[in-house]
Amino acid sequence: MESLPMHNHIPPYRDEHLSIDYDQEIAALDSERMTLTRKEYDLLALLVQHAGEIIPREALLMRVWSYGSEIRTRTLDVHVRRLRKKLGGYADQYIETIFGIGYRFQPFHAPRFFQSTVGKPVIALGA
Amino acid sequence: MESLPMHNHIPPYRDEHLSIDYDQEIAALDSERMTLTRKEYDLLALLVQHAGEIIPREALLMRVWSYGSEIRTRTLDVHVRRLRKKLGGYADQYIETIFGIGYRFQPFHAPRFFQSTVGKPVIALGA
DNA sequence: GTCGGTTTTTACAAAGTTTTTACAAGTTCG
DNA sequence: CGAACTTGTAAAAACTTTGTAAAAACCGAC
Repeated sequence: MESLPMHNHIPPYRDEHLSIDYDQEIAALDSERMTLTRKEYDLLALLVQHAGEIIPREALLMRVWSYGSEIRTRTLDVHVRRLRKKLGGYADQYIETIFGIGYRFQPFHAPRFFQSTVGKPVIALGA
Repeated sequence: MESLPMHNHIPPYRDEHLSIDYDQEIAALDSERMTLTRKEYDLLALLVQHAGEIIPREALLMRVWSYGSEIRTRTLDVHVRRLRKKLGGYADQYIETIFGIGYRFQPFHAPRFFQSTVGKPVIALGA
């Protein structure tokens, strides 16, 4: 009867506190719906879809903002900050800063030994 | 599948305050019949028939006005406003604005989040 | 053609979102 | 330590979308 814009189905994410339904574009933290702006959602979705992987700043700027590598901006940092704020106390658990490279989302109970980037995947996110 | 629909009967909508009989094209608020113009009714009916789903502006303009995506108009906003006015105090409960995307009708006691059930909940973006 | 109601446009106002700015704080490595 | 560089942050600016009132345009019935 009706067809509203459909994306290809990506299985929802869920851990102890956070869940994301990519089809409906809903994120919920401890069963409360998060109200995210578009950019905030896009950023979170990209990070979570690559949970455990480091995503370089450049890749984030490219994918979420369609910025080329020549653009200098702090908007990514600002958005990460706002996302962290909305993730409340779990923020540091979830969104890691990889100094000099980018960010990484970690599922809630991800085993974390020490912060080393050695041997961890740094993904490229081809166009 | 189903039997071939000659007249497709759409089951009436009803919640604590609002009811709509699609066959007779009658809407009632707290048992009082609402006097809606054609466009107002079409808009309300479309929204209510997709209760819980976000309907993008474009889809509304396409379905109710037969406008293509190139047309720039504020008539949708004006109609939403008039609908809200006729929904009285329940307006904000019923018709949500999803910033940058469109509108969503929520049944009166709508569950707020997607949880276990496969319902038809929706986005959180905007607002 | 005129009337009464409906719909659309116009022209801003208001609200929401994103980006920039300017600097503080943190990290790396000599 | 300290210079060079990266990230964090608050606040302002810039930008975008939605809300609203009023006027204009439209339309069918008389």
